[in-house]
Amino acid sequence: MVLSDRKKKILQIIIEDYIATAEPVGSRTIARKYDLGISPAIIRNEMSDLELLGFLEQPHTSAGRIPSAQAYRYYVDSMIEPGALTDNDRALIDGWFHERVRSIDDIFQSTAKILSRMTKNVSLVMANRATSSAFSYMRFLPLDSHHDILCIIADDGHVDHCVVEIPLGMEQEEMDYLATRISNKLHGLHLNQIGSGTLEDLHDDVANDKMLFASLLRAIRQIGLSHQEQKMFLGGTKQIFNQPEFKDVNRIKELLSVLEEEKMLKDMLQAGEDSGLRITIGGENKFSGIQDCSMIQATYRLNGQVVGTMAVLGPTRMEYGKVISVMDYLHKYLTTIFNKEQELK
Amino acid sequence: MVLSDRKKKILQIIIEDYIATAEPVGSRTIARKYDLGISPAIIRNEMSDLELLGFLEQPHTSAGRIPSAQAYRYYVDSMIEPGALTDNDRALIDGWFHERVRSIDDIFQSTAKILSRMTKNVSLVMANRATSSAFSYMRFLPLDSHHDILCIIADDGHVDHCVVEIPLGMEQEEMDYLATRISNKLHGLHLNQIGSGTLEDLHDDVANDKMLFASLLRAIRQIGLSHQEQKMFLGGTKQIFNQPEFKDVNRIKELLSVLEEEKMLKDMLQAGEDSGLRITIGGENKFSGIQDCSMIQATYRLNGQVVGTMAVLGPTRMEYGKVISVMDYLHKYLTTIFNKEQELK
DNA sequence: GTTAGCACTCTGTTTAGTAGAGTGCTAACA
DNA sequence: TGTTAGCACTCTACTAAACAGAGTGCTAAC
Repeated sequence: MVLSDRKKKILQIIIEDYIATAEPVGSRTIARKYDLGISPAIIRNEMSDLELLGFLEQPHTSAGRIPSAQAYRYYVDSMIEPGALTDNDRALIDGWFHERVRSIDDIFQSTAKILSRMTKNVSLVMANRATSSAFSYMRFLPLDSHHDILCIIADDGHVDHCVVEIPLGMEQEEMDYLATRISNKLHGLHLNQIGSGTLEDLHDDVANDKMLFASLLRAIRQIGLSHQEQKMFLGGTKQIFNQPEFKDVNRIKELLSVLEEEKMLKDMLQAGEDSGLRITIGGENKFSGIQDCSMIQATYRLNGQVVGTMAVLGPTRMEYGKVISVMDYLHKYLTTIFNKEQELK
Repeated sequence: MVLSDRKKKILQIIIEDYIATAEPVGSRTIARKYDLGISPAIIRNEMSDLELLGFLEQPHTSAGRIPSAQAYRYYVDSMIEPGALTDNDRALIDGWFHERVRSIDDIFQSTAKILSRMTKNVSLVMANRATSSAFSYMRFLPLDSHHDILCIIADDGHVDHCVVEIPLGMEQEEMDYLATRISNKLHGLHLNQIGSGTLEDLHDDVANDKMLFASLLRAIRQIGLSHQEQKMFLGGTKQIFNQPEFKDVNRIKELLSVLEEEKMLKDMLQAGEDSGLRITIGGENKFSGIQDCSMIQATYRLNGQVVGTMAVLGPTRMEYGKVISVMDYLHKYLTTIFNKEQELK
């Protein structure tokens, strides 16, 4: 669709004014606030055209106009310029990132926190563990006379552990030997590849004790499962209280219900993993409950593999430019961190 | 304070009706709903007396009356009977508890969830790790050519781990030897007893490598710290949306702000650890922001040591009886679990 | 001590009226 | 043909008045 420069300018003003104020924008307001050199009347005419073209909507006859989903789409596709972060913002992010980063999970958690704080919206960060870590080896650590701790070490430094019962009469040396044999079998397998099939093979090795075998099977499978599941980090669910769109308690309840459906969130984020940056506006979103929301999502990869996905979810009236530049900055940050992690090996 | 039986009865009806409906209770309503065999007029007189005595309050002249904080206090002190849970409730709790319990943290998390679901209020569960676990031993597990994973095993089966850098030229055997020596030094110490003082002693043993020493020191101290801190589990922050007291967004915001102050929550719960069951009503609470809320708190111990604390936080209009019986049931449940844990050793 | 009756008070809701903001249309102007 | 000024019209948000409903307190009678 081709719009005259003047229409484009007016549309942009309306969108940005509405994003900033959350109030419908009227022709006189535009003429007063922005020096376009044209009268309110002509702005009215242009606005009327833009409404016919589907870019604007009127809440009621005598309110100003608000951008339609189509307008936001046009805005992000052909008007927005990435725009760098201010030094202040960048300093804030750097500060928050260095606050406390001990494990990989901490990194994701920090990312979620920063994302929500910077954008004043809900943030979602999904860590795709399955593809990022492989089984390295396992080890039994003695706990007490009847129990060992089974530690499973992944090649990315992730450690999982659980308590297992030692079969009666079994010596610690035998347990260690067992760990070595199982480790050899599973070494290098991605954790989500460890299914019941892989474990059946082990049966012969451990056949001398059915009970131990059963509990090991359960433990390894459970750990495998917990790695298959992507892990989800949420941030800023409190931020939305400040958005005028959510001044109604019921709307908040609705959104929070959606955010509790972890399964759905994962599907949602996974659906957008192909493209680097995905912006879903209003009704474009297939999932009910957030169809008057927009989502901006970015995927980060390492060697072509999807490592994780981050997203910002908020009202369609969202600071698209700001969100994108924050994500961009975080993206670079994370890529650096993950690359460094890998170089260390 | 001595009240006539009739006054007592009327007060109880008002409290329980208000708890159930959240609406001020009027004399006619009482006469209609409850068959007391007396007319509204006499109920009015009694209510007038009760107001003078400080048990009732009038939101305005022509509304009914609502219980004062003093009334709730009287109610929980001398009217309430513990009351057993319904079979249905008990079955629900049992079911939720068996859903997924893998680690100690899971138990606390489940407790929080159950508590909030059963009481429709916010629940807080504080796990007092410091007193419940002692250092057992540590071990280095190889990760890659430059890094080991330091595992610290506590006697209750808790495992902490972090990545440490291997000093240039140091062999794995030396690392193992080091682990043994440090383990011997720290064995049996409660994790919160491991301060910088304890670690200074180690210096001689590890003096041959300053860098490793520094990073070990940091790791152990950090793990010690994370154990010193009690861990807090929250449940049901979404439940409060259904309480009429929180139909105002600002009140929700206020409460959520309080719940974010983890430090304050810990102080709050710790303050009530002495008594077995503590009920704090309205203004009795010292902490601002929740002075129109009530809190019911129970502490569970093992061999005299405080293992944890659970609490329900909600509007003063709270189902005190129900909350207490749920807590009672959970208390027994947890005691059984913890005792079994200990027997195993 | 208990009850019925009644005037009084306060809230929440409905109704009417008004100011404010914005639009759409028309006619005039460059 | 594009632009502007003027004006009638529409819709909302706010305010004030009116009114029904619920509850109380008081008095007088049982």
